[in-house]
Amino acid sequence: MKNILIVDDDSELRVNLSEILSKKGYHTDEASTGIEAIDKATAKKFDVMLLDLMMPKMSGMDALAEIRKRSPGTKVIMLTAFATVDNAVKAIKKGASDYISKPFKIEDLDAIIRRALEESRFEEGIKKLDMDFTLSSLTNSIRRKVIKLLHQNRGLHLMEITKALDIEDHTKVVFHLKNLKESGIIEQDKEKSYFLTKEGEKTLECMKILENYLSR
Amino acid sequence: MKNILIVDDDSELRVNLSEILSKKGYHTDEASTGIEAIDKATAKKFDVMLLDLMMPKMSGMDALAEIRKRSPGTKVIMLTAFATVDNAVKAIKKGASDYISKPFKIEDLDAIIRRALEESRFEEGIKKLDMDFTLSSLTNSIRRKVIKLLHQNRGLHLMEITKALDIEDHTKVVFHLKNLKESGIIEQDKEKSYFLTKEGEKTLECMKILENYLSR
DNA sequence: GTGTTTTGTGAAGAAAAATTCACAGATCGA
DNA sequence: TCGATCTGTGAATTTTTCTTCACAAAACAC
Repeated sequence: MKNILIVDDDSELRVNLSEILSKKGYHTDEASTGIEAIDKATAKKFDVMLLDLMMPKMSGMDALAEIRKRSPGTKVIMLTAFATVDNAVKAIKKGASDYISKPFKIEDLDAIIRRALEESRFEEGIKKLDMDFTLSSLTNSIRRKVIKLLHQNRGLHLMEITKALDIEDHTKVVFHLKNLKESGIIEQDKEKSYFLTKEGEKTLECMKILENYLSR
Repeated sequence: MKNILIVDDDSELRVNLSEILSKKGYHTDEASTGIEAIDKATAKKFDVMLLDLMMPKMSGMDALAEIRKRSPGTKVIMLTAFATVDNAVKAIKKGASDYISKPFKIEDLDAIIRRALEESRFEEGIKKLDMDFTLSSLTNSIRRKVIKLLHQNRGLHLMEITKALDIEDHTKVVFHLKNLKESGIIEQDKEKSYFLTKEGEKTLECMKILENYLSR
């Protein structure tokens, strides 16, 4: 069950929200100040925190900064009675997941919570298998070159690839082609010429993104 | 001199803005559509892009996504005639640096541009990463987990990491930590606790990009 | 101090990845 | 048909990567 911490100085709102979210299947806790929120979040792992922007003593914005530092895994959704673009921009840049103005429809809030949970699920890294496969294709520089080559000229024969890469032993190329074939990155037509699959194009795209990112 | 690309379908605004910013000491270019912006940004490196949200054909939001992918170094500031909290949240989450509504005072825009440049100056300090190095760090799933872990909680000790990853033999973890240290992805302070370097954060960013891409 | 936990080293071995080589069927051009 | 080239297999070997283990200094707990 997912843990949600509700942080607001308005106790009525806290209790109401708590009840509604419990019915929706979440486990909820409450805090009435920024300090209390920080303490509770430090002591226990929350998946999501609903954080009021306007609170006496410590503002929600300051609390947000501290919480992002101490509990980076917790997704923070900001609540506010007076939504402004400026504050929204600031909050998101400080690491909030979303920003919703009070009063809100409970369905809207629920949708936002779901989205935040989706993000954290994503960050946990469920897509490990694909990742391993793709990365192990990309780690080898010969394979990277093959992928690029086949993207540039679709449908090359073994010896054409071998010569293009300036490799003496063609069986070395065969080894990597086999590897790429097994990963579903390339295929062969009946004329024995190799070409990228859809997956292959996607892998190439990954490579480009990485190169782009790394070359800065 | 810093390069700024002004993207808006309103040519009057482009010309005005271009003139004002030139006087302020920036070098400016113009684009009237999202497609043109993407092309220009791909061809030449811009430090900052001013991107209108509402444009015919490709929306600024879609252009933003594409530009973040292709030119991750360029800071994007969104302009819009109708500022809404929702759009601001969306834009910032997609990687925009800021969000300003038209009409704006030129001093405000200048302040925002300066802030964006400040951000990129900070990011410039990061060393370029080598593809082979980065990929070989990422291929191993233990190392990937360590990177994620150290991103979430900055400054962990050996045994904390070992327990968090649920590994019996701590020397196995030592092996991978050493590897990461040699690649410049993590460092250790005098209290022996490990944390990500700037390059490490960047590597994590790569990982996220890949995951993001692969999970679609 | 004395035992315990933490943080590591370095060597040995296992496992995985990559290379090299001997060989062979298929195909192509004459 | 005959030699040459292309395409590939499978086994042996090397190289790289990862794991395991024995051991030890340093910090910490009592």
